Amino acid sequence: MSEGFFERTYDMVRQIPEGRVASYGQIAAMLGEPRRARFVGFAMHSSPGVAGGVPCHRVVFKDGRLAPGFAFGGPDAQRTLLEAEGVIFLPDGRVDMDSCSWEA
DNA sequence: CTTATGACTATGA
DNA sequence: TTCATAGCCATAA
Repeated sequence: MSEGFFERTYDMVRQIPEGRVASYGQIAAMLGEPRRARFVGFAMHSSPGVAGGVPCHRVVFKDGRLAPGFAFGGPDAQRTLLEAEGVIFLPDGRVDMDSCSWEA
């Protein structure tokens, strides 16, 4: 399995339950390397997508913001998907990390 | 081998 | 408050 940091990242993102979101740094920290937050995002870019079992739409910024212009179908689609899973959005357009932050 | 890049985060102005 | 810059290190060329 561990063919690289990407595979480990995919496996971690796959463990994010519905109605829950995690920040890049959060996932990287669970992998034991909080400095690789950038690669988590980079791995998502190379990820097989939701169809591949990697719900990259559940991965957001630490502030709860979505990836600007890099989502699979646009940040609006990502928000719609998250809302459909039960994720709460703030009036600012950010995810409610207060209640939807993923806890291992 | 080296250089460039990046879905991040923290810090400073 | 927002905007800009630095540091992080694996992957690609």
